Order: sequence, then structure tokens, then C-alpha cells
Amino acid sequence: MNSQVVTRFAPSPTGNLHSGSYRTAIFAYLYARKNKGTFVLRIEDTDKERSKKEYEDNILDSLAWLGLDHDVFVRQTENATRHTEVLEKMIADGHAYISKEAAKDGSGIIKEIVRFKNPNSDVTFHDEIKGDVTMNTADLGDFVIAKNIHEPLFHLAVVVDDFDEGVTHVIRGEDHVSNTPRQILIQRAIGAPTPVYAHLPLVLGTDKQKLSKRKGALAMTEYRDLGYLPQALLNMVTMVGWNPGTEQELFTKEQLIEAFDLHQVQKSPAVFNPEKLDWFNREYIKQLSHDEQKNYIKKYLPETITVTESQLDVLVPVITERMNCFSDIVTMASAGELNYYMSAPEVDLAKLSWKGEGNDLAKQHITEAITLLASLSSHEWNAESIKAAVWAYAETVGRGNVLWPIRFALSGRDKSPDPFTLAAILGKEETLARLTHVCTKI
RNA sequence: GGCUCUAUCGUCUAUCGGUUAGGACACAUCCUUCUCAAGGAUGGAAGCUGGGUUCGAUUCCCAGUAGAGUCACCA
Repeated sequence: MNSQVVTRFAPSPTGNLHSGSYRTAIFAYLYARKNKGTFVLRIEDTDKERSKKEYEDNILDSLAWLGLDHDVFVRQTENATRHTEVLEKMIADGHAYISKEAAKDGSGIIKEIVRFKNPNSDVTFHDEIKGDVTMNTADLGDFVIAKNIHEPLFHLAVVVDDFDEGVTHVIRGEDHVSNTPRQILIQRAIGAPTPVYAHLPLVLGTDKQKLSKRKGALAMTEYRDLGYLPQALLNMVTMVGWNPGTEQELFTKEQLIEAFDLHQVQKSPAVFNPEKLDWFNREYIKQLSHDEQKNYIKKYLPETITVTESQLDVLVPVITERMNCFSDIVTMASAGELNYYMSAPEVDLAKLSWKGEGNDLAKQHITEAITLLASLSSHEWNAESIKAAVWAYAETVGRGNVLWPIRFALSGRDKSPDPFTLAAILGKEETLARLTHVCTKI
């Protein structure tokens, strides 16, 4: 009786996909893949007022970008005929009835809503994560299952669709626990089997509240636009509320599928830590090839920053090493941290010498460096040989005494990459020009 | 408020009753070619409280407290 596993991710297209719903999708996905089962993506669009195509597109785009491929795609409204059929059968069987009531919007219109005939019993179900949960359904009353015979509501539609799609495992957020008993009641009424339930603890924001758009939860597409890598998001979000029981932190999607186990899912809600995401992202940026990093950088580099291809090649590791996500380039650029690669900086002569040694000495060191560097031919102008050229001198008179003035003369900044890298990016001519210019100003 | 669930470093977590309570992020200090970054090393940092059960509880049970979720003609 070990039938094929079918899981589903059933978002309503009433908002963008954020990390909370994304985590639900991941777990349902991983469980299906791990068990060689089927992963159904079902868009729950029965609420015509709130459902929007743009949100459905956002969910689809996000899932595709993040690599969660589905085997079956369905929109809930496509099953309307079947829902009506079930509703009619339930009424005929005495499990539901039509009730003429005034609309709740105060318009005074009398509507024919469908109510479920509640047997008012205790319902106990087993949850793979929470264990056994028992709830009394009496206080639910005869709850509404359809706005009218043609417009089913959530509880009815979910039960019918899960049944029809052969869903064996319902893996969803903890906010659905209290919905489960009434859905089980409907299952019993229509003769549908009860699937295995697994209710995931919620993902909370830094304020320890449930993630929501209002509280600043970012959509997955926003993370994408900020220059986060999908593999970082997958890894990070999976580790919120789940762990493999080992000390491994970095997982590919395949490793996640292999290692995933519903029983290692945490019971308590977890706070989403953006700093850890940054760490994951940095790890995955490091794993990118030079060309991949370069392409990302090109995408985010403001047009005001103009550098040649070969300059960019040297710049790629310098920049990637200093960022959490690729949009940090924009921040760096607007902070002026990229300007000195393109044009000579204003150099504050008061800060030119190392540890207040004085500009006379600084000038002496720079002059010596100019002589040493001038002897390098253009084709051996790279960070290694530049370093080799000045190193011996710097060793004899003090590294900082020589290196700081050179770096400062080239960048005009307290903080920057090392002088050798800087000189390599700037080229021989520009480097010597900047050094000479500073000397003349002293 | 009713109902349901939860409770280990600031955060994510490990621990199948006996551990110097481990790891990761973040943080601090030091080292590594001047600054920054990266890298390395070291360090500080936790069992909510009170009762039980037990030779022994972070671990099992109960209560309290705290937090979360949910109480729609939304999903």
C-alpha cells in the first residue's frame, strides 16, 4: 500500500512569493523529490477579488528562478465544474445545505450560501511534525463552504482538489493547523482519504512576528533584483526550521533532496536572519567562475563607471570580495569608492604620510617608487611585478612608510585595495602621473 | 478572550537521561605584506521559572510564565 508520494504547493495569487511561502514550497518540493514522487503546483485563485495575474506570474517566476520545478500545474478555478458537482452531491447526501442569508457586505442582498452540516465531533489527526492534535469542531458551527453553488470557498476546494490530484502529503504552514479538522470533516463527508499532514513552524521576521509584506518581508524577486543568488536563498531558507543533524551548512539542491527529512523539521518558529543570508550569498558568489562574477558585476555597475574589459578583469575579485550581494556595487559607486579607478582623486596632503612621518619623507618615498616603477615595462605591469619592484625599498625604510603614501596618492582614500592592485588597474602611465602630480603639490 | 502549538548562546541549531552543553551567523581580540576586504587563530555568549519522576535531568511528566498561530461569504 506504499503508494506514490504526491505533494503540492498551493499559494493563492494574492501577493508576491516571500521567504515564508517559499520555505513551504521548498519542503513540499524536497519531500516529493526525495521520494521520487510528484510535485503539484496549484494556484488557489478562488477568491476572484483578491487574486491577480501579476502575483501568479511573480510566484511562477520566483519558483522557476529558484529551481523548484513542478510536475503538475493547475489553477483551482479550472476545477469549478467538479466543485459544483461535489457541492450538489453533499447537499443531496445531507452533508451540506443551502442557506439564504443577507450578504455580509451590508448590501441587503439575500444570497444562497452553502453551509457544511457540522457533526460537532472531536477530530484528532496525526501531524508528522507536531504529533497528534485534537480539536473540537463544535464551536465552528455549520461553517460556510461556498459563496454559492458555483463559487466554492477554500476548505471545500482544497479538500476536493487534494483528493482529485491524489495528494498524499499535505505540507503547509502552521497557520493551517486550525483549518485541518474542518477539512478532515469534509473529507469524511465526501469519502476522501485523509492525507498525511505536516505543518511547518512559521518563519518570523527580526521582530519575531510572522513574516508579511507589510512588515518588510522581501519578495524572492526582490532578493533576485538585489543580486542574491538562487542557490544562496535555497540553502538559507531551507535551513530555517530544518537541519540535517550534522554540522554541514552548505548544500546544493541535490544534497538537500538527499538529506531532507520531515522528522528533523523544527517545532518552534524561527527568525529569518538576513546576516546569515549574506554569508550564504558570499559563499556562493565565491563559487562562481570569474566570468560569471564579471557578468553579474557588469549588470550592476552604474553607467557612470567606465572601465575597460582588462581593468574589469582585475577589478572583479577586488569588488566581489567586498560585497554581500551584487547590488552592493551600486552602493559602493554612490559612496565614491569606485571613482578613483576612473579619474585622479583629490588627495588630502595632510593624510599623505604614514603615521605623521611628514610629507618630506613621503615625497622622498614616492619619488623613489616612481623611479623603481618607471623601469618596469608596460607588458610586465601587473600587481605581482609592481609589488616586486617596490618591495625591497619598502622593506628597508618601512613598509607602511612607503606603501601608505603610494596607496593614498593613487586612491585619495583611507580605505582601498592595496597599492599594487590599484596600480595594476590604473596602468603604468596613469599610476606614474598620479604619483608625480602628488609630488609636485608638496 | 476561546482553541492549538512552541520554549538551548543575540540569531539558526546539535544533544536519542550521564557531554568541559557542540557547530554556524554576528560580535571582540590577535596574526597574516600599509588601510580596507578576504583568510587564519583565539575568546565572550545559552538550557524561562517552579514542582515532580530518577542514582542522575537541557532531555520525561505537570503547572506557571512567555511567545506564536488561528478564530471570514480570505486563503
